Amino acid sequence: MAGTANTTRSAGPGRPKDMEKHAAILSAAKTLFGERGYSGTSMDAVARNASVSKLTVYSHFGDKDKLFRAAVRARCNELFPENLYLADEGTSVRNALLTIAMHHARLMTSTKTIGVWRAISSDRSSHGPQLGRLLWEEGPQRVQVLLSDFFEGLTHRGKLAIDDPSQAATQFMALLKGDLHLKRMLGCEEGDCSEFDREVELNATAAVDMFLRAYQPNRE
Amino acid sequence: MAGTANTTRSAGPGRPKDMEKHAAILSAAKTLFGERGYSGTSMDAVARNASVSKLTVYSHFGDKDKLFRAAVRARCNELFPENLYLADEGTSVRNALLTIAMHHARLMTSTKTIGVWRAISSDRSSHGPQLGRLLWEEGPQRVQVLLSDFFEGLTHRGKLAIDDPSQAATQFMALLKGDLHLKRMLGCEEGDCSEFDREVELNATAAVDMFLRAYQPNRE
DNA sequence: GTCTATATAGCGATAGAC
DNA sequence: GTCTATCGCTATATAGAC
Repeated sequence: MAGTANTTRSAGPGRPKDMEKHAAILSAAKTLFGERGYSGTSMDAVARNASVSKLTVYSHFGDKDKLFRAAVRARCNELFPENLYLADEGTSVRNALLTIAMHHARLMTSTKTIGVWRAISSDRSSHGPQLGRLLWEEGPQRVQVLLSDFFEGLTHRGKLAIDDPSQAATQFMALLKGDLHLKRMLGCEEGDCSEFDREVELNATAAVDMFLRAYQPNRE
Repeated sequence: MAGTANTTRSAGPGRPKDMEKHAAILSAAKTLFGERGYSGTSMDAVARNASVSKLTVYSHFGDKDKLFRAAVRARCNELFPENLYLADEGTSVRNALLTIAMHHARLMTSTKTIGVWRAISSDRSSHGPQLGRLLWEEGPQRVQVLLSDFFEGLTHRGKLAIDDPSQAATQFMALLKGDLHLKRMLGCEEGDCSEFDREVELNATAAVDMFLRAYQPNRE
């Protein structure tokens, strides 16, 4: 596999052959940085994993820090595609919350997402706190705002009784994470075993139930 | 400071002089590993930060991995001292929960705790997943069990209405973390500014309120 | 037991050949 | 544009002096 370097040189003036290797390097960088962190990932390992030479990596991305940021940005654009379709008028509140919960629970505990958090939280001496803040604002912050607006709308329509929608959104996401997020961050659970997936779904259901018990309007 | 190496050789047969330097090395290791991770921390940096030579570090701890594990274990024994005194009969449930909430919210978002999680979650190629599992079982797992028993007792006494105490304990801890834990892990908030402490307390109060709205017995 | 000086290996980044 | 071979630097770990 990946042995015969079939370079399809098809009518390219300047550099029409980069894309394959560019994608291969980026894919290897996303995987390795997510698994081993910044300091734990060497440029040789990236090049070897992408089946290209090390200078090709430096040719496409000028620096290790540039490669790291490119890999992080690529993972973010890949992971947060705004797939959350809120405010479905036809279904019940509980079903709407369950849909969102399942989606985000799986997203937050996925190997790729955990890899991004792990890469950013590890040794921040290299790239500074700017990247962490950027990642926070691009990822959970946006989801939190969307959820907050969703809850505010439901409250105005009498479906929920929430005083502070922003705070409730944070609580909802925290309940979805539960202990599964930290367990994955620490590496207690390996791979994508079906047992863990089942645990994620059960936790998401319990989160919705508890959230509704606290914020459904038919009390007080 | 720490310039005059006052070696108090007082009636020691084998090695009565280690303790000071042992503690200094361990302290430096705890700080540096927590700040810069495993790969980001060099043995030279540890030795220099402890004001000892590098060979002294290797003499006390045989290996970098041994030093890392020793530092992690020391931090755990320092951070989880079983200071949570549950089941106070005299006070109200809300006050009891608030006491626990404040204590654990501050503990979970402290610089030292975050440093341990960060060190373990970063590049786990070196020390494998065993350390992460051990840390999980020694830390949050024990707290979760204690909280679960606490909630079960309150339910039997009619103070709370909880079907699954273990799940409720996980939810309570998740609410306490909120988004502050991840924000600290990513490095968005620096140092121990009072503004962040205020935010931690507000979040803990909100967590207790929401928890009580979901699990107080006077409904249904 | 502790320090200065050093061996060995790996990393990031580059020069020259094709 | 890409690869092989290499420089400069740093890191882990160790040998010998006090």
